Amino acid sequence: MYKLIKKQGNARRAEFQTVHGTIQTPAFMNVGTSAAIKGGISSYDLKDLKCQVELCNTYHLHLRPSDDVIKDMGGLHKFMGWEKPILTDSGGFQVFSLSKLRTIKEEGVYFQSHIDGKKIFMGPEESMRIQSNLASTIAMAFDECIENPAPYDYTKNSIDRTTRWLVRCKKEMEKLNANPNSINQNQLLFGINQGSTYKDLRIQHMKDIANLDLDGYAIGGLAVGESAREMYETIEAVEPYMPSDKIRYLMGVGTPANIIEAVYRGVDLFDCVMPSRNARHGHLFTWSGIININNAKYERDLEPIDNQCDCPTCRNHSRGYIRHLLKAKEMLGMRLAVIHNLYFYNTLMEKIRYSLDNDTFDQFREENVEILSKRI
RNA sequence: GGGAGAUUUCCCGAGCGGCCAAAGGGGGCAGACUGUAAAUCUGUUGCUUUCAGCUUCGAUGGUUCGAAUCCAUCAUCUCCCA
Repeated sequence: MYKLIKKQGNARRAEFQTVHGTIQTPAFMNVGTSAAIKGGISSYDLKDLKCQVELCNTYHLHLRPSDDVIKDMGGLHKFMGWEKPILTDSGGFQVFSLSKLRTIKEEGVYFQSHIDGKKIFMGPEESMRIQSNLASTIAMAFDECIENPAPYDYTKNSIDRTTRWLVRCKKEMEKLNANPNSINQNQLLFGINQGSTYKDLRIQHMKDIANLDLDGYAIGGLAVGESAREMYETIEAVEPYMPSDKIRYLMGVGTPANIIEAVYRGVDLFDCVMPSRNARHGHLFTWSGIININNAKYERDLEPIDNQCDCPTCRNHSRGYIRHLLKAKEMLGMRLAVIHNLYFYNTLMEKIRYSLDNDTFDQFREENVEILSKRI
């Protein structure tokens, strides 16, 4: 349940109540695709990282270890040892990212497993059943994340199919939630808006799905190659058509600047692989800009990654040490780097919330958007 | 003491007369990464005044139009026989 606390312009400060606890928004979801955040981060670490929600993936967990196993293990929360909310992505992104290994049909998508080549079918019903077995807090509708650029006609056909799939998702979810064998009978369902960068299609699709009265609405299919400007314009175009009493989730976004700009345009929820993946590659976020800890200039640097940061990594270790660990491919290097970046992202959201609470968000945005994108 | 083999650019290692500033790894340097097929991928890695020139393949000297590649001597290392 979405409870608006405060607004500044289009930016919204709210709470989202779930059976696994309340999420303070705007919030960033920490991505643990295969029931783990890459880089050796455990659920107990996430508590120190101010993580509110973890995101896992339907397609990946279905392949391994399988949703049956996870259901028998008591659902994802027990499986991972994480009590707070979990959002599962539907597999719709894999329609995009694994495009070479799949065929789209009206009934759903035929994948060839990226692990062993096995043929896998996933349609709206399958995705909902898998997510019900995983027993996440929030299930995402099964959609097609359209590649960019995409022809207009293709996009039009695709969003209409995504709408039909959404209706099937909703129906299946209602069935599953009514089933006493379901671990989480209160599983929430979010719909996903598509339409590439065509504003008319985005709006049309948003209108089509808005009246389905879902638990939340996501904007998908962005940050897939279009410019930041196009992304912002797309959000601005659809935002007026998103139900204002429902949580809004911008999928897969983004850089700290992207997040601030999207909050400014009315988005509540984010997720992105960037803080964890980039951390593993030595690309670290600081309050003064972005550093690449692999650079030779940090070899003998005794300073923490960011002296304005009080994350476990910055409280204990120097740049020179982390650079060494990453260079030596010691797993501790990745772990420390990921801890820092996730803490940074979760702190960024905390600061955004704080600024909204204090009506200083516009100022926060002005002061930070540029600096956080700068490479130093 | 006698015999066989080796010595290549930061490292390992290919090359066996011109297409060699020299394959391929590794390492170094730098870049990319946005609902994670990503512990991945890309570029670069002798010097310079870079549509070219110069200096490199243990050392020196030779053969040749032309040598990392052939010959001689020396140096170092490895193995085998005494």
